[in-house]
Amino acid sequence: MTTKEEIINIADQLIKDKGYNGFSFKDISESIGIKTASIHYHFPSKSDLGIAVIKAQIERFDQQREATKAKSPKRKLEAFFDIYVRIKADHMVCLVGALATDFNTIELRVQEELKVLAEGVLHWVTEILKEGKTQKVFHFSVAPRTKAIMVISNMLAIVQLSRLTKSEDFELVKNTIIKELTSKQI
Amino acid sequence: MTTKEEIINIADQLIKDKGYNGFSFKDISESIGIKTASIHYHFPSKSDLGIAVIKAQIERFDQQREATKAKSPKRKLEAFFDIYVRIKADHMVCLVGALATDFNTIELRVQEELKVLAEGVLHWVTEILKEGKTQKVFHFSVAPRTKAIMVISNMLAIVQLSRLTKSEDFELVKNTIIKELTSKQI
DNA sequence: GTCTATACGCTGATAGAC
DNA sequence: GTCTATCAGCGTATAGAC
Repeated sequence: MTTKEEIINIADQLIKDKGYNGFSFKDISESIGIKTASIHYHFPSKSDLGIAVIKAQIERFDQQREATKAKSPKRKLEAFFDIYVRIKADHMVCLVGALATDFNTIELRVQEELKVLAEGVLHWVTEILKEGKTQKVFHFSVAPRTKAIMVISNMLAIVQLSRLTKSEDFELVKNTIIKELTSKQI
Repeated sequence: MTTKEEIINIADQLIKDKGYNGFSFKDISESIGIKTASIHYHFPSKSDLGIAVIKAQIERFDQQREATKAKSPKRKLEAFFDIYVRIKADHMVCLVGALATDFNTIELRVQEELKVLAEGVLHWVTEILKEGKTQKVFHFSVAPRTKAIMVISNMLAIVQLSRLTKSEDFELVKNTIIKELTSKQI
């Protein structure tokens, strides 16, 4: 792994742990043993780093989507959920949620990249649900895009909310979504 | 309104707009025309102010709960949703969500107060859903507390997510929750 | 690429006058 | 209660040596 990639990875972890305005170059510096000035060689500004983190996340989503291409809708949805399972295991929140709360403090170009990420996730989940409905393994009466927003919302929020209630609430919500999606008859 | 209350109100708005680590005493200073040193007279530290903001929110929830005591479950749920409607109208996020993403950067005593707020909201919505189920106006198959978490999660997240997708997605989610809760038959 | 040195505004916070 | 003055530390960022 190059230093550049290492910086992106640590920044990604830090944002998900403490929020965009809660982490600093010093945190990265201490974490990977490099001076803060050196970070600026790879990323001129914090916004540049933020954009790189978001782009890396978009890439990871694309990889997951590609890797599960031939699998069943249920498996695809599980792949999406697994991303949140890993986040929850580290007591973190997802990148979209973390940056959405700090949205009004980030530069326009970071905001725009974040929107690209959000649209990408929404499109992916919408396609999964659409396919599942066609194959009659998922059952829901609203539009696929609407249902996708509901599912993403639940996952995005439960990693945040279960920091305050119980960790087990994460599994509870995850299982309830799957249950309602696969066993509902309207 | 006293200066103390004024500070709490502005801080509340700022947290919901820019996040806990995204606002400063200077922001408050400029907003209400008082020097930053004067804020420290009312609140020795930022944590003290944070706790006061959370406590004020708890009080507002209690007032809403009390004010809608005799109304129907549907009206009670609408009262809960209205809080989010007002937040969305200002392009903000809710206090719980904003502070949950910054959770690992706030002092223990602020974390504890935040947990009290979250438990309070969860208890309120759980009671509303329970009552609605007994009266057969709400229909759901999972435990009331679980359904409450799902509803709160959806609202908490959609104010965040709709900053990135479309503002209309807020209404979409709100209406879908009501629809699924009132028309579902399992 | 990474370092040292440095700039400089902002941050939360305190002391003491009014 | 609010002010002025002041603080030390942190924030991102730059210049230039190695």
